[in-house]
Amino acid sequence: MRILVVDDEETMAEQIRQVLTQQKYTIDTAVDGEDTLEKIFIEPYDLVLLDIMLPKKDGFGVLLELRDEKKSTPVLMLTAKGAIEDKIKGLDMGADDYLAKPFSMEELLARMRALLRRSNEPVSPLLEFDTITLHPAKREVHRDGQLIELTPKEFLILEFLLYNINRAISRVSIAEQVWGDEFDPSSMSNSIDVHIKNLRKKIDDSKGQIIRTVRGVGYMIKDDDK
Amino acid sequence: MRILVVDDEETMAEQIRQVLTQQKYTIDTAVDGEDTLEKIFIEPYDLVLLDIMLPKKDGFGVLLELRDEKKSTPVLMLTAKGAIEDKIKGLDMGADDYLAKPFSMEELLARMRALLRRSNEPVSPLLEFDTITLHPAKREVHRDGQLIELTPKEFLILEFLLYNINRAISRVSIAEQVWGDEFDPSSMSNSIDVHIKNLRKKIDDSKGQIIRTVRGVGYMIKDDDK
DNA sequence: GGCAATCTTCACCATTTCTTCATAAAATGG
DNA sequence: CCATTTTATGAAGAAATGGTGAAGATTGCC
Repeated sequence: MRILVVDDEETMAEQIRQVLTQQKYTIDTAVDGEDTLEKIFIEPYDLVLLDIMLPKKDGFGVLLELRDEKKSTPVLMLTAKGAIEDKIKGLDMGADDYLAKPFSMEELLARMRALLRRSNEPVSPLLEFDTITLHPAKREVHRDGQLIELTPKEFLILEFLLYNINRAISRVSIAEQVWGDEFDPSSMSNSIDVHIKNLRKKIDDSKGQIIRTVRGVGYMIKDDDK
Repeated sequence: MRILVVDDEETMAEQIRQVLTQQKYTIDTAVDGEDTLEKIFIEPYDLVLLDIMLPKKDGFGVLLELRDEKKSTPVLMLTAKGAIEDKIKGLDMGADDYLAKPFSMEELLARMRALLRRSNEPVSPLLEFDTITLHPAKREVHRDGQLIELTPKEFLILEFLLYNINRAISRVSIAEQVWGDEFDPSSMSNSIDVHIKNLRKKIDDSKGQIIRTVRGVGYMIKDDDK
């Protein structure tokens, strides 16, 4: 779990960092508002602990911009002010929870857990074609609701083809996508062809061919209706 | 929006009722724990405002039963106690937020809005699968109500897998989550595998395998019914 | 310091998965 | 219809992967 801790008071930031590290969270820190936004846009965090009083751009500013950009990263606001107005402002602006300083580390952890639990939506996209469905997150493929067991390479190839329905995909593309770094164009004889063969054996339903050959290029999954 | 207001102090309940009605919420009230549960099971609410101190069955009891029954209605706890322990207890048991009395109506409204905004996300007080339950706060795992002793690493791995039910989790993800900073991809031979082996020995019940291997990826806890 | 619990490493095995290769089959263009 | 190029296929050996027991390393604690 990646947590971004934003606080310009070094003592506080360091204290939080220690506790969270001990709890096995992965921590990044930011010291002002602009820094915070930059970091969030560069890579995703599972949670942001956001102090309100910050240099450059305060916590509310950060929050506003975040929500304007439709980022839904959970935000737990920290503030020393303690004024009710702050709480309201924070929550209405899209903070997910609020914690007044001073707080106990235990309480911080409890709230973090509550937030992380909540944000953990099992929304997994689904690739479909004909009677075939592929769940990337579950690493599962079904045909007519029936689970089909694929090997890792087969799965990756099918996933790639399904991402590119109606597009002819070259062997080189497949290789780059599936083999990544350890792809060496000089070696690798006809490995892809063999995987395709095996894939077809598993997923091609009796009626028609799902994976088609594009002579001189590679393969493709095509939707005839279009 | 249907709101259930649970408070045995009539003045408070009436005050809340007035404000919420004015805000165009639809209000129901309950005066004790049993009454509350009955009402929730009869028809769904979008939010429950739950006082902790109640006749018949207190707020915690209500909450526990609710979450046991897998009801995910958002709950905003109200409490006069104000002790930090209460806050933690409430949040870890599956309350979504809490508010210490006395509070201003404005603050109540703000928190309600925040909760309603993110509602319809299931909030589980504890992580469950099959006959296994894991309490993040208590650091306890039970199988069939029986306490199972896990080592720290085992606990963290299981917790992570339970947070990600129906998702294939890579070894790298597990390592990042469980080992955090001191995770070094180059070292760490097959430590994860060994922990998984030991975990399985402890939690896998005779019938079936709880932690499954996803070859080429990592591990996953899967719910077959979906 | 020594003990016990926990964690990590290592070696080995069983399997699965991947690649290679030789050959067959199919498509293409004249 | 033939020659050539491209793809399909079966089989076998190579490589990778995961499970496991046990030994050593590390940690925290008395």
